[in-house]
Amino acid sequence: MYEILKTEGNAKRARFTTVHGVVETPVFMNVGTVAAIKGAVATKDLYEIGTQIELSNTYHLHVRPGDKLIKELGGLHKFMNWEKPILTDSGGFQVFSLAGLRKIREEGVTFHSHVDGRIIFMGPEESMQIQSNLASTVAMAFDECPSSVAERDYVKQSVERTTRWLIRCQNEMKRLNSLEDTINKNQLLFGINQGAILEDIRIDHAKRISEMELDGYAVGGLAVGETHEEMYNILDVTVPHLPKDKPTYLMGVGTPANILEGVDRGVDFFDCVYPSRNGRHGHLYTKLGKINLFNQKYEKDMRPIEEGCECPACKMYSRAYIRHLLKAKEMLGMRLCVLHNLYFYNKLMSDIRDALDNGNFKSFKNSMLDSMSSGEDL
RNA sequence: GUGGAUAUAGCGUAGUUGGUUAACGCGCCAGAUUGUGGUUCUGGAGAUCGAGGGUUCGAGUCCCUCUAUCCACC
Repeated sequence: MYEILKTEGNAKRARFTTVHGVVETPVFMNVGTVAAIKGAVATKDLYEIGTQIELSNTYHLHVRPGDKLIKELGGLHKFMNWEKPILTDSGGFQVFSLAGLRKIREEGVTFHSHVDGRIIFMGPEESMQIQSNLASTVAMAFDECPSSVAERDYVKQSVERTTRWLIRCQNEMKRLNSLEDTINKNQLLFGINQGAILEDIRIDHAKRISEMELDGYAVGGLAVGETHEEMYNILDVTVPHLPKDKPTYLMGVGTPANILEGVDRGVDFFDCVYPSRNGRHGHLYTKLGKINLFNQKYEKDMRPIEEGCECPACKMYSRAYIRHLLKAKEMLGMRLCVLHNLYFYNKLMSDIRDALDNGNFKSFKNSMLDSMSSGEDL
């Protein structure tokens, strides 16, 4: 169930209730592709840093350890001991990101496994079956993510195929949810809007999938090489054509600034590898901008990563120490950085929700954008 | 002591029969990374080529002396 609690302009403050609990939106989903947040982050840590919902990946878990194994062990929640909601990405993005290892046809996509090279076929039905086996809270539709610089003709036929795939996903999901031995019979399905940066294709597709009764709607295929302005423009023209009474999810985005702009355009779900990947590389987010802890200037810096931050890293350790850990390739260094970044993102979302509750999102957004680009005292 | 080998950036190495600005890996200093292959990529700084002398239009490359290090043998 999705209920809008408050709006400010196009921005929505909402509550999404699932069989695995409530998600307050706008929310950032913490990315754990292979059923783990990279950087030695444990379930206990996730509760401590305010994680509401985690994201995992169909393709990666299918390849290893296998969705049938996970089903046999009771589903993803039990397997990784995480009770709160999980959204699984469909494997569609891997069609794009692992391009070169794949062949796309009407029935689906043939991959070469990046792990052992074996041939894997995945179409809409297979993706739904795998996600049903994983028993995630939300399954994503199996789509194709065409390049933002793809030819118009290609994008058009790709998007049409993605629509046909969505219908097959929905039918298969209904069938799977009615089966006796399905773990999560209430599994939800989100559709995905595509169309590169071509406004009319985006809009037509948004209208088309809005006619289908889906549990949520994602905007995919953005933040893949186009400019920020192009991305914001696509959101401006596309989101208004998606159902307002359903969750909106901007896939794979993004920077704190991208998220503030996304919320302002009506998005409630976000996910991005930035906080965890950048954390592993020592790039840390603060309200005053980003810092690279590998930089020599932090060698003797005994301040926490961010003054006043309540994350496990900032409460205990200095920049100088964490920098040393990173340079020595000690796992604790990565771990602390990832914890800080995820805490920062989760806190950012919580501050956004507070601002929406209080009706001052616009001013909050502007002051955050100013502050983060100031680079003051870093 | 005798014979042999080696000496090029912080470390490890390459460098044609002598020929412009001495190359590479690691490390160091920076930068990228948007539904994650703990990766990868891109820049940058850093060398009076062990020291001194000689041959030559020209020497990291050839010759002499010295120094240091390593190996073998008394």
